[in-house]
Amino acid sequence: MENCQKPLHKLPKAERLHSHNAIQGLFTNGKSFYIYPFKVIVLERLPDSQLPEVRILISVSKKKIKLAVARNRIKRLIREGWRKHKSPVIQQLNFYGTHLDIALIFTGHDIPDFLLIQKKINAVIKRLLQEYEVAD
RNA sequence: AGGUAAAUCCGGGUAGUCGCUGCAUGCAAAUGCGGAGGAAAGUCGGGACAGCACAGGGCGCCAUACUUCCUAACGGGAAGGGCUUGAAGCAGAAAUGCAUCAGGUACAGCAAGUGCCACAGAAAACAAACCGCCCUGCCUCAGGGCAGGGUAAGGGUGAAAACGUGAGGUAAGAGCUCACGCCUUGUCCGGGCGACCGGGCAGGUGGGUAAACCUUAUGGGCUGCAAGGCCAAAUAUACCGGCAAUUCGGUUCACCGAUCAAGGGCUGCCCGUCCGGUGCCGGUGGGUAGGCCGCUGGAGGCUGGUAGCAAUGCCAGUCCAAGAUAAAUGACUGCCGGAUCAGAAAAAUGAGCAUCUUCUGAUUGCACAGAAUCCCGCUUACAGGAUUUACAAAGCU
RNA sequence: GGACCCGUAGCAUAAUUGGAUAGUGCAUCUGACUACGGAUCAGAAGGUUAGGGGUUCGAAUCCCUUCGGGUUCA
Repeated sequence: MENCQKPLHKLPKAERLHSHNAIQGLFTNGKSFYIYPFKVIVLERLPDSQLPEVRILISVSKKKIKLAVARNRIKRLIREGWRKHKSPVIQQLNFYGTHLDIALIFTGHDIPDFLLIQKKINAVIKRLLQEYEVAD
């Protein structure tokens, strides 16, 4: 546990979803569920040694949040929350041998507290773990 | 002390842990250094830069519009001029003028032409007579009426009524004449680089509107970093080469030649109709996903000197200060600072409250806001703080 | 990031080249009709013409500026 603790809290660019095609594929083929204030879209992929176990896309709508400063802050908070709490998902995916693309779409109307974000991201992660236990 | 307004500047700091991003070093792991703003915003002007177009000229279209200067350029800035609003003052019978202070000003030309000026009003611009005023003629006992003419002083209308005030003049009136004054055209003299100012002479076509068409002057080619350039997977396609297949011809019967879109069958021809026009490999071309360049050292910052009223220029020294791309510059915690609230103490005062200073406690991450090719400006948003200038004046009971 | 367009009652849509009370339909409210409701009839209310400033005697219209919404360009 202690050995793998350190690298798990990083979030390099490879673990962020930024390819236009991959995003299109995620939105057209992915399954979605909703835990306020997140809409979550998930797509299973075949394992590929070039790509990481899970890729994350964080989105905050310009329609919901007008100010660029507020959007940036929300995205940073969500990213921070995911970075801190993502390790169980990766462990499980390694165990079952599948990979995932995930989109976290924020649908609230104002800047949330960091504690709330952490709580909700944990809820999302719990749901993900359940889904993929059942699936296998 | 403090208040209000304007201008300029700042607009949280620090330590730790965990991250993101660029560069450097390193085989790697990693380490070191750098990492949002005054508006990064709006995209309103102007450039740099890039591509396309381009003999030269005219028309058209768009923009700008007091002067001089600054600037790479601008619809920006500085200084100045005119006009205008308000205040109190002086001169004058009044119109109006003078100087002062505080603002505002898209401020070329309606005296080049055209258009428009609703409703009201007689009339909204080569004039014009509704009421009124005056003259003449006729009718009538009279009051008065009718007809012709003169008249823009008065009434009324309107945002605006043919320059204003006073006097003369006249039947009544009128810039009809005169005095003073405003506006304006031409010209001369003086001052100023100039806008313009002061004065003289001769005039007058004397309503507004050009953010109405327009005229004059000046400027402008168009499009924008998603510009533009380079590399380039997969798939499809065009061309070239090879092989195979197809079709046709020749014959020594398994070979040769031709053919890659001609064509072939029903039929000899036309019409009609049917069939066929391929597959694999390699290369080339444009070119998609994706990547790289453009991409940050520049009309650059800071300090000092110097010219100028100033905007700003010049000189010297010194520094290098983000470069992301589904888009980095963050999260958490502690301490300091700030803000708000509560309490206490002290000072000024005759006393209390408010204010201010200090201390204690609580609350609050704490103004507006996030680079996207880069600059200059404008506009808009902004908690709080600092400095300077100007103003009023020592709060309430 | 660049370029461009639009904004009128709750909704939709007019207002000729600036001209006076900003019109119309649906919806809303009140009354009549009806046992009640609908439909119908009569009447009323509802507008900072997106906000602010300017030009003009006069602005929904012209000009500047701010805000909101939308379109488009690889």
